This record gives sequence, structure tokens and C-alpha cells, in this order.
Amino acid sequence: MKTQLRTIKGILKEQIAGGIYTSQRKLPSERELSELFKTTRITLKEALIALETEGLIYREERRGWFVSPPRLRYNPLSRSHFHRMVEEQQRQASTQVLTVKTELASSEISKVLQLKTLQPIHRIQRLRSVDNRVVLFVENCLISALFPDLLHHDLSQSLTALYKKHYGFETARSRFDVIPTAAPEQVAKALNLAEGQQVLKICRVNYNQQGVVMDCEYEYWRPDAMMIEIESISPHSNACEP
Amino acid sequence: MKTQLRTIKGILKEQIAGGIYTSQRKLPSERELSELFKTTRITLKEALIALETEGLIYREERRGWFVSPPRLRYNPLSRSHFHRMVEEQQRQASTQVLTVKTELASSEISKVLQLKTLQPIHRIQRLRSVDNRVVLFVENCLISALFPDLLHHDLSQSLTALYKKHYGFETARSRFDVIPTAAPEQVAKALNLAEGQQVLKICRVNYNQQGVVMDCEYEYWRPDAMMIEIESISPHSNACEP
DNA sequence: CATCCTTTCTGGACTAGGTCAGTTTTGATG
DNA sequence: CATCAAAACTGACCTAGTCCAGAAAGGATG
Repeated sequence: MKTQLRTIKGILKEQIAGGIYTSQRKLPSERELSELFKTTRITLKEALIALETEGLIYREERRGWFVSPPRLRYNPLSRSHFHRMVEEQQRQASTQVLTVKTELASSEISKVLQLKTLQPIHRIQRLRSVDNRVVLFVENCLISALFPDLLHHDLSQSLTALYKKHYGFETARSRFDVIPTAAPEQVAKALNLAEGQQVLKICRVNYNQQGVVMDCEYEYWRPDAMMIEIESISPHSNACEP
Repeated sequence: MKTQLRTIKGILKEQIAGGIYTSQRKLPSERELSELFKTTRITLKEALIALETEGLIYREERRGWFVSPPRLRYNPLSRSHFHRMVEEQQRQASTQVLTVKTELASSEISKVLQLKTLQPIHRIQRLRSVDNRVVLFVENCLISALFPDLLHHDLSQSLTALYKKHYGFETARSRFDVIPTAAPEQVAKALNLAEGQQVLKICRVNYNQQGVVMDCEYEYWRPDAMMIEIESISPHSNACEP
């Protein structure tokens, strides 16, 4: 510990680990802290940002800095849906539908969905929370033709469950990409992040039992709110026996 | 585009996309850019950091800012090793051994490796580059008893290949966690990052054909250098047929 | 008791500098 | 032509503020 920055980070870390801020989970304001540590707001802010990157604290725009709850464990390979996954970890889940649109697929989406003709798609944007903290912005793009009347159902539940119940579709195979990047404007606003802040982007494409692309999904996670957990089963193992 | 920050980000983005800095891949210095944009170094630096978070540029400590090459696609489930994976993507890979130690397992490592007694482990720290750019710090911890004389081999190659060739062990199953976090001091130094900068941490545990834990691995990736790409095969599919 | 308005508090955005520690370049010297 | 030291350059780290917009709390009013 040589620089001021390191010292401040170290002290704050220790205080957070010690549970000093557990009552409200809220840290003192930047101004207060900078006076406490006898430094400028800029230096102090850098320390906070470093702890944010580490996943120990998070901020809400113009509301303050808070201690991060434990990370949610997320297995994108499991077919368990969001609400069940969260509840299995003794946490409370909620979903809020933001916008629902039906429009012609953009060239990018057409490519991902392997569309050969210009087709309308449903675009569903939702916001998901764990213990009342918004952690995930998710957009689903699905081929309208495959899902007639989809928009008349309750979209705050699991879409995967809807696919199965009303259309007989199951996700047989999926591929996904995980990309550390910055939050686009709309996502930042919805997740209560400052623009340009770090998020974990997950793009997935789901295939049904017939091997046909059903939908694609863009997930944007608050990076401190989760960790990905994957258990592989190699072709050399006995995974295929009943 | 309202704030200065956004304007600067927009212009820089366009210039990077336009390939203006392709000759050297190096951006002008912070001081130069701040004069060009008629702003202070702090504001300009914030713009650079936002682009860094997005994965468009990266910095090397006290060397400057550079345009990021395309992301490496990385599938942690594939049993392909680093060098092969990189070469399959028409890039050039290299590995440098940093330190090799044999010591008693810490309590954390003991837990991960499911050790019941106090045992010595080998700790191998390596640095991996793509096209001469350091992108990955990786530490392998393996049970010494399982791998006699391991340290006498060339450790700059694939360890998985070594396990197979000299010990007959194959990775039958593995589990891994992906965690967005900040670079610890040692890692930051090795990867040429400022301390506290963002990295993608991947912890994996490998099991051999007998279902015994072989080793665990801690990977720290420069976040702009890669994306994770996973293709799932669900139990409902026909994946097990030859 | 609800509603609206004002005040206070918060982080976001910005200015205008400075010092310090590594990196790179350059130029003198053998 | 190689070597080494000095100079120039780079981002890291730091000070000391200002102004702004959105969030929250308090109080007055119906």
C-alpha cells in the first residue's frame, strides 16, 4: 500500500467486508468520504470505481453507492428459467415488461435468426430484478409466424415456459456468446447505470426440437450481480446413459 | 449527443472504425487529444475509459492507448488447447512461463481440489499472447502426487497435452465459473494493466476419466481481447449418436 | 390524508492546473 | 557501430474547485 488510492481502497474494502454499511447497504456520499479521507472527490471516485469494477459496490445514478449483494449463480446451459433459478438460490425474482413491438426484422436480426425472407418479428424488452434490485435487461426477438397471438399472453413470466405450454416448442439446443462490454444508452438507463459503464452481454440463439431457430435473446447483466457457472459434460463421459 | 463526453466518444469511435489509427494502432497521447478536443485531460480520459470498457481500445501502462484487435472467440467447453484455438482463428499464439512453484495447498485450493489431507501442489503461472499482445494470465494448480516430474517438461506448451501424453490423463469433465472483476495486483502487472482495471476471471476445475479432480486453473483475460462462445447440446437432442 | 412545491442532497460533468514513475528516443561517447 | 546516460514523452496520480440535473425529503396546502 503506497499510493493514496490503494490506501483508500484497502480501508473501504475492509469496512465493507466488516459489514459496517450493512444497515442501509449505502455508503456515505462521495463528498463525505472525500472529506473523511482528506482527498478530492476525483481521487475518491477513482477508488469507488475500482471497487465497483471488482464487484464489491455499485452505484445508482444520483442516488448513491451501495454494497453489492452476493452474486447470483447463473447457468445459461440449464433450461431452468429465471424465476426458478433465482428462487432456488433463496432470492426473490421479479420481471417487468418494458416494451413490446412487432416490426420487420433488421438485417442483423435476420442474419442471426437465419431468415431468408423479410419477416415480421416480435421484440420484447424486459427488466428483471433480484431482491428488488434491477440486474438484467433482456430483449427477445422471435419470429412472429411461429408464435401467433403470443403478445396476448402474460409476458412477465418465462417465455420458455410459454413456448412450451402454448406452442409445443422446447429449446433443444442453444448457442450463446458472452461479451464484456459497455452498456448502450437505453440499457444503461433501464439498469440505472451511468452510460458507458461495464455490463456483461450475453447473446443467445435457441433452436427447437426440429433444429429450427426459434428466437434470439440479448441479455445485459449488471456485472457485479452475477457469475456464470457451467458444468460441462464431455462426449467421453457417460452422460448419455439414462 | 449532448454532453462533451458523448461528442468526444462519438468522434473517436468514428475515427477508430474508419481506420485512421491503423498504421500504428496507437492513438495520440492524452495531452494531445485533450488539446485537439479543447477539454481537460480528466474529461478526455473518461471518454477513453468508456471506449476501453466497450472493448474498442486498450491501454498499456505509461505506453499509450491502442486500438483493440478483433476479439478472440473462446470456447471453454472445447478440449482444443490455447495454441490450436488461436491458430484456427488465423492468429499467432505464444506462451511464456512466469513462475513455477511447489508448495503446500492453501485452504482455498484444498477445497477446490477436494483434498482431504495437507498435500503439496504445483503452481504454474503463465502469460499467453495473441499476435504478440499479452491477453491472458493463467495459473494452474495441480496435485503434485498425480504428476511426478511434471516440472521437468516444457511448460510453455499445452498442459492438457502434457497430461495426456505423459500421464494418460484426459479431461473428461470440467466445471467453470466466469466472473467479471478487477485485476489483482500481480495480474495487472503481468497483463500490463493499471491496477483495478477490469478483467474476466475464469476458474475451472478439471476431472479425469475416473472422475477425480486433476487440477484447477485461474484465467484472467483482458476483457476486450475475447468473447466466450458456447454451443450447448441438450440431453433432448441426438448428440450422443455417432 | 394525498398532492404539490420547495429545499436539500446526490452523483454527473467539467475546468485548470501540478507531480511522479516508468518508457522511449536521442545523442554523445567509446 | 554499439553502449549508455540524459532528455523527452507517456499515463498514473493528485489538488481544488464550479455548475448541473435528477432523487429524496420536508413542509405547506387543499
